[in-house]
Amino acid sequence: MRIFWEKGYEGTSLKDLESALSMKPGSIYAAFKSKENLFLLAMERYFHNSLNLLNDARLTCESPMQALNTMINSIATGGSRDHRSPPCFLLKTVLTTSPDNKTVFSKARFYLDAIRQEFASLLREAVQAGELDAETDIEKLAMWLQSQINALRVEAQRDPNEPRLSWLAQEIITHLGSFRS
Amino acid sequence: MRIFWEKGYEGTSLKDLESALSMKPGSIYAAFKSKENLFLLAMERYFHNSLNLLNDARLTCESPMQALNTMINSIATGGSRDHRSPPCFLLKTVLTTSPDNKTVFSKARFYLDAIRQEFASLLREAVQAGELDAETDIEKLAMWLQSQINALRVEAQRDPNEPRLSWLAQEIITHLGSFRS
DNA sequence: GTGAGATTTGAGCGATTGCTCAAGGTTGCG
DNA sequence: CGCAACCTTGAGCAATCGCTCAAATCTCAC
Repeated sequence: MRIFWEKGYEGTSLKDLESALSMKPGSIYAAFKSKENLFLLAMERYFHNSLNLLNDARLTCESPMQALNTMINSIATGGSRDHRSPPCFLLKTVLTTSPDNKTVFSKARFYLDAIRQEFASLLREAVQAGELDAETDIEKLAMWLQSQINALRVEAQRDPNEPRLSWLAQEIITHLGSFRS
Repeated sequence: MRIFWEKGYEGTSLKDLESALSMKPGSIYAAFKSKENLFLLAMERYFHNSLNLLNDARLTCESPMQALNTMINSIATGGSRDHRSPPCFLLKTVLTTSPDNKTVFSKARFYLDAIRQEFASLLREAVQAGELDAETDIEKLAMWLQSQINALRVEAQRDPNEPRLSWLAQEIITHLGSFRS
């Protein structure tokens, strides 16, 4: 997953996978039937990881909006210590792979949609908790939120300057707060 | 440029370039010395096109902020008629090409920085015209603006749903307006 | 220890990659 | 027209691509 995430589908060669998996080509094709299929599995794993991260944040924090705040801030501050992850694997896939590889392309879009739905239900919870205006257009706000998070992660890769990123994150949170009832 | 823009560096083969340029490999290598060099030229052309678009908008509109508004809205409404362009070539390049291809990678970053500087000077002009608060942190706002525009263009590729995109564009413009003096 | 079944191995497949260069075409000047 | 200077051509190079498969190796019940 990591290799595909960093280098993309076409940028990753079988040699890369061999050394990353410590497997010879034969074993790779016995375990996963093709490079494409392995890529699809990597996306699936990434997808579930993302959902887990979101759920963990929700369970750790007291309110849905607080969960979002800490999530957004953790992107800005680098998340996992010194090793900063590339931007969203699914986003990179949608942007990178030519749409004539329909299997990969549409699966990436599907997962992105699913994550957006997860954001939506978190926002709905926030409405119920009175943290957001009851008349908020959840669908639109979820889309907005997802695109903002993606933009932040992209910016974090372009220039991992902590204060700037934190300011950006704060802008997102503040703007999100402006929908508060 | 178009081919590289759509399919990325590694996703574009010499065959693609041959048919796009209507040139045989020999001529391609006589005119541009390598695939990498041709890619760099494509990026340079894209960069200058972008600057021209920005300057044209500025000259057509009455004020700097109006120029920004029309630019942002034109991204949402599809810009050039029916054919929607992929997201920013430079952004895609930074996200796609592995950083071990340092020439390509750093040149893409350089151009992105240069465009951000162009945004910054447009914003400075807006301050002088009294359209923005004199105490605005131009550098930060330029970064914010660029990341917002990129996010909008990415979203436009993910789902080219006009009303949604226009709403997104309006959010950007409104938020930009909140910096008004 | 032995043999059957499962797994791993890596040489090497045909195809494609980015790229080269001798050969042939074109152009413009006298 | 002849000749020199340029440009285009495309077969084909070495390297790499994703991938296969017979043979070697491992695993484990008896």
